[in-house]
Amino acid sequence: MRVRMAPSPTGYFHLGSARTALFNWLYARHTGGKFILRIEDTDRTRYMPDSLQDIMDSLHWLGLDWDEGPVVGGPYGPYFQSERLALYHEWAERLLAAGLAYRCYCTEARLEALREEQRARKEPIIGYDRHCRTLTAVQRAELAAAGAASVIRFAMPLEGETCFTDLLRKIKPFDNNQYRDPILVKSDGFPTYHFANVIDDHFMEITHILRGDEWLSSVPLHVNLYNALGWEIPVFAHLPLILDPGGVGKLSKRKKKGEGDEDLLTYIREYREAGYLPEAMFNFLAIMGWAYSADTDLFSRAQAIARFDIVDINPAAGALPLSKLQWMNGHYIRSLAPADLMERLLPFLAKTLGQPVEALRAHPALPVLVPLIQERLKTLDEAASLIDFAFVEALEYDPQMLVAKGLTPAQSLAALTAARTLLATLPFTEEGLDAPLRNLADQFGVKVGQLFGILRVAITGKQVAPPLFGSMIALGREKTLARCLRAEELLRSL
RNA sequence: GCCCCCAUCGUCUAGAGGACCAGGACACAGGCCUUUCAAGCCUGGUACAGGGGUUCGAAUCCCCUUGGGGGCACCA
Repeated sequence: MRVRMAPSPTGYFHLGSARTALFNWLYARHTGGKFILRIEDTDRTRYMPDSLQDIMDSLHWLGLDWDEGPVVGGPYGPYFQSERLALYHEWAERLLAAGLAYRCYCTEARLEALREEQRARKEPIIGYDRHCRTLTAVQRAELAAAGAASVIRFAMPLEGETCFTDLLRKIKPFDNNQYRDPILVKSDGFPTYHFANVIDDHFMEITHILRGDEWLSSVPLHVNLYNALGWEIPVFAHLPLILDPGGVGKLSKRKKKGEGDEDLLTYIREYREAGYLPEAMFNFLAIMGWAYSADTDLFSRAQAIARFDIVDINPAAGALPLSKLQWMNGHYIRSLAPADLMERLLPFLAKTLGQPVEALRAHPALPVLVPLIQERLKTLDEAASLIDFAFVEALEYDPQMLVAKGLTPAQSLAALTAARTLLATLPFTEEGLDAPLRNLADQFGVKVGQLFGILRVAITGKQVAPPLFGSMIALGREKTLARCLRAEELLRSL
């Protein structure tokens, strides 16, 4: 089995592309076949220099390694279409010679005007009128002699229908007259997708084409091309599109707002930057349109490889289940070894806290804090806001937060002072702090929650924070006492 | 507008004629636990789009309707 992922370097690697790549990769790994990466860089007007690197980085990040393609090479190269122009021209000439293709001299302006006219007249079929298909030899010679720019078009059959099969769907025959002669080679000499794709898939001996559903309606063109070229037709499987979270519209078509008020992330790099784990993304991508089993959503790469099969893919387009990704990412974060999590957190913390990675890695508070926030994280970028209190000199917070619910400022102050006095003598360990502080609350006639709440604000400046004792231990006795003192001042000023 | 694809809880899905008064997960609601927030555990509600067939029997097959999606470029 030979499958391929054929992105065009016109933008960053998209979530939907990643899912397509994943299914291709899974199929190759499941069958022991080859996964090929081919770069379809035939549109020099939309070319984006960064995007090749982004595509490769994203695939690497997801763990989708390719057996042939950029960097690794392979026996069917080159793997950039821009380096295969001679091959396309050779076959275009053959089609021309066989009368299966023809040169078209129509200008883009004429084509545009034609479509506009057709739309105005509400014609059912919009597209090229095959004006140049019937040019006489003399006319052609004149046009060529005048140096008129031309494209090469494929001469689609004028009647009849084209049948093909798809592994996931029941396809009705398509009427050939529904199609207008497509361009094979553009006037700049570059091939169009349809042409380059067919040629490359053939010469790279691709056996299965797994690609997005948006290609389904162009299959008849491809089939006719394969036939004209006399080549064997590969197996098709058109993957369901991922719709935006609301379930309306193709995800790639628009950048919409997500469930909350946040921007909907559409590129793999954005998910990486937002603190999603590659393990979680891999798993998440796989459950959109495919299921490991009837009662499991969580599975490893190896498990997915073992079970994956094209025919099990659900053909129905579906909305992007973002809340499931959140949950799944949290799950994978929780399953990490704390040291591993800390290492992954470092770049995120460095960025937000404005400190060098090395300094953070050596910081004694981090190994204490990381296990405490591990089960509280949905994404890695949330960590900083949970533990920043341990990395800043002074806390900023509303003094009113120091007044415990049900207590007066004076009562809160008294409790805090007593706690601070006690803290000065206690060993800074979980066991050392726990019982004495609870007893103190009892002695004072305040609820444990009230006392701990006051301390939490004094220590972290927040009402929601990691567990109190761990936070104090991470801070250290000296800073803990200083912050209590500062909080007492604030309470007195109320 | 024309052509094509698709259709199970709010969402992602399991289901390939009887094992389904439809299973799992997320989300949601309630409860437990609890120093906040989480996590964890328990409980709960909600779905076969509608209508016709075929069949002893249909979520599963066929048709129509409706709904959603995609395509109709010198973009891929």
